[in-house]
Amino acid sequence: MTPENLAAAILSAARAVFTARDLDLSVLPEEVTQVTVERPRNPEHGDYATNLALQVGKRAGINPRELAGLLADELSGTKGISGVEIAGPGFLNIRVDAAAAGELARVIVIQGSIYGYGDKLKGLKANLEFVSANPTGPIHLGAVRWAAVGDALSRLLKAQGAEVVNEYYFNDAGAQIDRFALSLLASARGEAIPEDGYGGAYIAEIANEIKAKHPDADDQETFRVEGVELMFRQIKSSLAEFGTHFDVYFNEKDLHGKGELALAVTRLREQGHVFDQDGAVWLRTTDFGDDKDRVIVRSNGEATYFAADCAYYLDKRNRGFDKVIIMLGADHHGYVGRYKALVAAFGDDPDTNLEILIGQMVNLLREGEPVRMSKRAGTVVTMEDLVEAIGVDASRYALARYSSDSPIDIDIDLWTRASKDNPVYYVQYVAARTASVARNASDTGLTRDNFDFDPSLLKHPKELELLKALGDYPSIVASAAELREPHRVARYLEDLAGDYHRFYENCRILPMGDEEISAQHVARLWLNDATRTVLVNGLTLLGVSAPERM
RNA sequence: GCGGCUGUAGCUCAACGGAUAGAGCAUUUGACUACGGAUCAAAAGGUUAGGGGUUCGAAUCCCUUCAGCCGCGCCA
Repeated sequence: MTPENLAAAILSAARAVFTARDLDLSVLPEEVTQVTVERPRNPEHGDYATNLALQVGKRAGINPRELAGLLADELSGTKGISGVEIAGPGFLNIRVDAAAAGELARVIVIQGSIYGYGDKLKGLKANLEFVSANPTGPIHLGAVRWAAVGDALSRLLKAQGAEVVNEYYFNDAGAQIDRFALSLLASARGEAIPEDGYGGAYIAEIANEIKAKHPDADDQETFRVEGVELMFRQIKSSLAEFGTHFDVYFNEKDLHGKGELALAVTRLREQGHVFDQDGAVWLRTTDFGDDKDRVIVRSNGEATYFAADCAYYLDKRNRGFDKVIIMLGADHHGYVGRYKALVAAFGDDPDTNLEILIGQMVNLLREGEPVRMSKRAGTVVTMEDLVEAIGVDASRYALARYSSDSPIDIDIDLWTRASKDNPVYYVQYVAARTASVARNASDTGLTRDNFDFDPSLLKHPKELELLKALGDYPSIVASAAELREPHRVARYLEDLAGDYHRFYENCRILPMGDEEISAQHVARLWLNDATRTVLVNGLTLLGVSAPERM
C-alpha cells in the first residue's frame, strides 16, 4: 500500500459516503493528488493519516468527526489496510498491512535508477535559466549557488516528467563588455586599469593570451571579441568541472543581431503599453504592478538592458516554452516587479508563464571569517575558490541542502571535515557502507538469489522504519520538484542515513563465522541494496557522487 | 522612506495550515574481540524575536513593532 494507492482509496471511500448520504460531491477534491496523506510524526497515530474529513466536513455540512467515522467504516474493509482510527477533531489514522511492507525492497531494487520518478509535472515545458554570470570574469560565489541548486532542480523537474532546457544567458553586449575590453587593452599596454574597469589577475592572464595570439593587436575590438571568447571558454569549463550541464548558451548579442529587440519594442507598442517621454521610449510597467515605469530605448537611441530582457522573454516563448523559470540572486530581487510586468505587457500571465526564484547570498568562511579575496579575481570570490577549498561534492551538497530563502555561510573547516557533523560525509559514508556490505556479502557467497526473497522476514522495528523511509522517497522527490526545493532531497537523505545506521546496528546482515546462509540474510541483503539504490538516486538528483569506498 | 528575504534548542538548520515544533553538533550518561565506531542507545535543552488577528487547528496566513542581510539608475 503506497501513499498514492491509499489516497485513491480514501477518495473513493469519500465519494461513496457522499453519494450514500446525498452530500455535495463538489466539495471533495477532484484529483487523487489533492488528497492529503501524510506520515504522522507520532507512530501512535498510525502509518498514515488524512485530514480529509476536517477539510471538507464543514463545507459539506457535516460534523468532521462524524464524517471521519463514516469514512473509517468505508475504508476498513479495503485490502492492504489493517486498521482505521478516528482521532482528535476528525483525523483518520490508518495502519497498513505490515506483511507486505518488505515487498518494497524488491520493488526498489528492480526499478533501480528510476525508483522515485513520477509524472507530477508531465506536460510541463520549462526553460530554466540559471547562473548567467557576466562574461567579464570568473563565476562568482553568488552565481554558484544556482549552479548547484538550478542543476538539481532541473534533474528533479525531469524526474517528474517535465521537459526542461537548461539555459545560460551571456550578457555579451553593452557597457560592461566595453569596460572589460578596455581593461584588457590597458593591461596589454601595461597601463593602469581604468577606474570603472575590472581588476584581478585573470585580466592580465587573458590579455597575455590575446597578445600571444595577436602580437600586433592594439584595438578595443580585438580585445573585446577575443576576451569574451576566452572568458566564455573558462566559464563553460568551470561549469563542466562542477558537473553542471547547459543545453543552451544564449548570447545577448544575437538578440541585437537578429533585430529581436526592435521586434519586441514593436510588439509592446502594438499592445499599447509603450509611451515616449523626454526623448526616450518607456514601457508602462506600472500598469502591471511595477513601482515605476521603465525605459526601453534611451534618448540617445540605445536600447536598455531591460529591452533585451523583453526580447529574450519573447524569444523563449517563441521557442515553445510555456514556463520561463529564472533563478536570480537576492541582489537582483528588485527585477521581479518589472519582469512580471513585461510578461503581462506581452499578454501573458505572470503567474503561470513566469517563475522567478530568488536565492539569498552565499559566504565562504575560513576560521569563522568571511573570505573576501580571490587569488585570480581580486575582490570577488569565485566558483574555483570554493571548489579548491572543499571540492565539488561538498560544494554542491552545501549549496543544495539549504532553502534558497536563507543565506548560507559555507564554513571551509566544517565541509572538509571527515566526521558526522559534515552532512555530505555523513550521507556519502552510508552510501559507501551499503556498497561495502554488498561487497562482503558477495565475498561470503551471499547473493539476493540464494533464496527466494521473503518480504515477511523483514519485521524488526528498525527494518520496518527503514522500509517506511524508503517508501517516502517518491513523495519527497515529487514535493521537492513541485515546490522547487531541492534541499528537501538532501534532508531526506540525511534522515535515511540515520535509519540505515539503526538498521545496521540492530540487524546483522551477513552470516557470522561459519553460520549458514539463510533466507533472513537474503531478505536483509535486499533491504541493504534497496537502501543503496535510494541513496544513489537521491545523491544523483543533487549531482553528488555516491562513492563505493571512501 | 519603499520593497524582498530572514529571525525556531547553546550552535548550524528542518518542519506542503495539522496532533506532543524535529535533526545534527556541543553537553551529560551508557554500549564494541565479527558486516567500515566516520556507529548506536539515552538524558537534558523551546513563550518558534514581541504584540494583535483569521482558523476546528498557526512557526507557517493577515496586520503591527523590533532586529539583521539585500535592493530601489535613461548602469548592466
